[in-house]
Amino acid sequence: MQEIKPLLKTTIAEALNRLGVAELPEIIVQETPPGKEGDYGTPVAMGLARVLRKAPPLIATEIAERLTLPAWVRRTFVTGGYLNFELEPAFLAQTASQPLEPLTPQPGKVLLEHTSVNPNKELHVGHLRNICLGDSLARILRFAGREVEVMNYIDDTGRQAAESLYALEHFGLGDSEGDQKYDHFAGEAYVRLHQEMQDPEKKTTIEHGVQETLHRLERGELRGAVERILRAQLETMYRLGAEYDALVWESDIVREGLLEKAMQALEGTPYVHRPTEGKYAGAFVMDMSPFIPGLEDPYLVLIRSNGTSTYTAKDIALQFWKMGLLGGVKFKPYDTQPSGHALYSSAPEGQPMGFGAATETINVVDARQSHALRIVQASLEVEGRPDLAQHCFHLAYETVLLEGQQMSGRKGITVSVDEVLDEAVRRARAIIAEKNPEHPSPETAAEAIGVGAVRFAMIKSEAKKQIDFRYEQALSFEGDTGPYVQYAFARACSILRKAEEQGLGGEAPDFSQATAYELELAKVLLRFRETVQEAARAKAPHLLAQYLLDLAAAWNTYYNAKTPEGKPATVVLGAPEGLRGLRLGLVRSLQRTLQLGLGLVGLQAPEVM
RNA sequence: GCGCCUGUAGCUCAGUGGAUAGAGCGUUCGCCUCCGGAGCGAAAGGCCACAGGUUCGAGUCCUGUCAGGCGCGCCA
Repeated sequence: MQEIKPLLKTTIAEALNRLGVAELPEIIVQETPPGKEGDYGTPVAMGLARVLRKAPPLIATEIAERLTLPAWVRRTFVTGGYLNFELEPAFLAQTASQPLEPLTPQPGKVLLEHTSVNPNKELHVGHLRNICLGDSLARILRFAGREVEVMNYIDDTGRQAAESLYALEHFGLGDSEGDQKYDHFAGEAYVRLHQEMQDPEKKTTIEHGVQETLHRLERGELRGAVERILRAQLETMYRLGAEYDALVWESDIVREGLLEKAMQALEGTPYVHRPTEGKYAGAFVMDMSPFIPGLEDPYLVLIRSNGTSTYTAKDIALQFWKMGLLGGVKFKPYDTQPSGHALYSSAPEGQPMGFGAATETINVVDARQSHALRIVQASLEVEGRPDLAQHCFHLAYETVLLEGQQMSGRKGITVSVDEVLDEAVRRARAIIAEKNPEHPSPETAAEAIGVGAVRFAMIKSEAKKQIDFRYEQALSFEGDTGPYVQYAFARACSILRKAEEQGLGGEAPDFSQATAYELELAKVLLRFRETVQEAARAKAPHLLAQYLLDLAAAWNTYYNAKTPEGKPATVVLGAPEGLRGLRLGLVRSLQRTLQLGLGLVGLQAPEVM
């Protein structure tokens, strides 16, 4: 499937040269609006009106006269200031029927971090958006030719992990083997601990225990206990379709001395100090004012006066490692993920591997932490590497409300991802039982559809828009939803299956028989490639999700099209020979494109629903 | 106080400076003797928050105002 717009742009540029236009303007080629004549058009003449001191229609005509048209352009015409192109229908149909060529590999390596959930309780819907966004973006970037390394950061030395582990011990639950998923089990202990901390007397004891647990965590003594929670969380992530290349544990970053090395590196710059008096006496601080203007207080504490490091310091060390300023983390194989792809984990007993040292990083983190990430980015400038800072991207997403309310772990206003997925699959199962009782594998399909609905709901809007998670909306299977796209795919599969049964699979297409109905579908198909590239460039998976809705809608419209007399206009299998071959070819292309596109946003494509 | 983000149909949202601002949900009315009705068609519903500006052209860019969300610790 080649791209038509770039070819037209080149053709127009040549004509402009012949016209004597010295400085070529940006040439925009767009589809003509529905109902308008022609297939593609350009407004380039309007921008040239002032330079050439002529009326736009006249300029458009002069450009048209100097075009060296490819054989597949049937005619050009001027309307308003626009120069429009009408293409040979056979060419459009044929181009849209051809398989997509792979996109060209791009240099450099992207390190994309997402998920990074505290290993202390089950995932809730707030984590959903992060995982779906990050995983979809990774898939899109890879398809667009980027080398991508997906990393999930495990904060195993944080207070949250310590509280859960201490709670399990404190309540004597450490070794219990309930039938409950272990992350939920640990989460309940965590919540119970917080309830008990309401009591000031108990709080002192608990605080003591948590501190002690924190130290044991830092020494790496409780790794097994953390892993048990992590493994349970990974089940949920896998169920969502998310996979990773490497888990990086905070305790390993610290143990490998990356924190010290990062601080030493910064110490060599003029921007870090150890004040001996004043507010920051005894602390290790960094002056951010040259890099972030308008700060009230330019100083940022990296090491507290009591010797402990701040979160920012650890984040800076991690970022330095990601961009190759620090080495030394070792890895070992950790898991085989559902797709068969190996997952590695940092580990003291591991081997040096090629992770890290990326030319570009993407951190999928909610927008509330924009300031913190800005500081991490600026620390690269402090270190004298503005070139690296420039390739440090924060994919910021707004928070997820739950039925209009701000979520809160402590107040119990939250819903777990497992719970949401179970409910979605339950609903999908019920609909399959109702609509397709003969379904050959209802369980597999229900899983694909239920999970797909949730995942699609998480990525169909722009990341910077706050979204409200509502059951009725996120678990809907009608309208602008994942199952709508999946349904369009299943429908195409159904036709292709029947074609094979009837021995029509090899019928040759006669592209000259293409009708206006085919052309509408073909033009949407031809947008796929540029859409993926734009989604990758803008790091915006929602662009692809929106396109898939467009493509599915175009296909459904085509499928239901009727002649003015009300007769079916676009029957595939019952069409005359040649036209049938053409239609089968288009349906095959549509089916492939939907499958590919669904895969890029992390949805399965069930052949039967 | 300073900074970032958002404001488009009753609701939820699309909309690389270009042609008549589009979907879904909801409402009303139609469409399976056509390959899957989780679908399709039609109707109704818009001072694109407001005011200036830039431009041949602004929902889109700039400035200001208003409204909402979030951030600005030797917390994690």
